[in-house]
Amino acid sequence: MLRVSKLTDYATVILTHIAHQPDELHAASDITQSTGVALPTVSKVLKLLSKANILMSHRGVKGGYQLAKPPSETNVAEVITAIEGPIGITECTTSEGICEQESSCEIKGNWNLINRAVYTALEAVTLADMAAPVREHAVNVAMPMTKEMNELKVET
Amino acid sequence: MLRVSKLTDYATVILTHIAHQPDELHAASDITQSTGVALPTVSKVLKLLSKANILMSHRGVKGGYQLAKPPSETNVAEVITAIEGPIGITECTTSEGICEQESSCEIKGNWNLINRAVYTALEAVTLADMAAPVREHAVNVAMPMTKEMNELKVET
DNA sequence: CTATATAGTACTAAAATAGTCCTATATAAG
DNA sequence: CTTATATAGGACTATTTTAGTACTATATAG
Repeated sequence: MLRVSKLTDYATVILTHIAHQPDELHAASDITQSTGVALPTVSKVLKLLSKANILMSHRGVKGGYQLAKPPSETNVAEVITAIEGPIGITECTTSEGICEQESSCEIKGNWNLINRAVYTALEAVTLADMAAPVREHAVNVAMPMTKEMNELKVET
Repeated sequence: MLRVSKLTDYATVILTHIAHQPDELHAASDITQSTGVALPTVSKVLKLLSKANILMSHRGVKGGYQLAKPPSETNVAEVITAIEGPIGITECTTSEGICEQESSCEIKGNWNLINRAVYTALEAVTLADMAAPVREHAVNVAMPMTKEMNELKVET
């Protein structure tokens, strides 16, 4: 497993759709039609994204949603966080004090490193990459990853 | 979120414990005492790991479990897979035909790349790394990651 | 033969996720 | 100023997944 929730998956589909016309306003009903995701679900996702400042909303007649920032400035890690809350591979990564063994845990530090590596991979992919065909962003994934990982080496 | 299950977390704790004495047999009851994880849970985890050939089991009096391979030859991705099944960030990564939009999905390829990047990060960390203090394996995470990511670039 | 330990399987309980619905509020247009 | 339309926010329900338990079968050291 190690899976992103369905809502997050929808979120990326919806955001990718919006990213194709970043300057237009997209109403929830329009997005339902273009993406095939049920309206109440679309609506829920849009609200969450808007709350996280990934989308801007406009109320009233002819209202709708648009990107709050250029596609290249929103990454997948942000989207996941907006829908699911803080990314943490293990429980103790996001919330301390839950695990009884925490104080004596020998491997916590190692999980933190793994978590960081995963986060970096997700952070490296932006909406612009998602909207573009596959081959484009393989490079983008590779480059920042390498740099980040080397910082990790120094850090510890 | 994007979280590994508690059972997987227990699995790493248990495996790390066993990895410290790779040549001894460890009974489920011993492991309960050393790790603080409840016996039925320990038992369940051990069975799953043994089924996945990460552990070897010996039945009967003085039976127990030991590592099937040297600590450096079992990685975190294998452990996750043993407990939770195939790693896939999105549903369509592990099982095809579930998503109705699959044929027209524009971003499937991008999710596959992200998934691969995450998998590589997990694959790079072995039990030997988990058993060692933190600073050791930061290097191990960094190195194979870089190489793998560059292969991705070529591949697409 | 017997005590002990794993193997396998089925079941129950709890928690997280997904999805729905309803009411309030903002705004463009007549 | 009124109305139709669209988002905001929250509460609620159903479903699915995960965690944990229990029981029976099988292997083995002494």
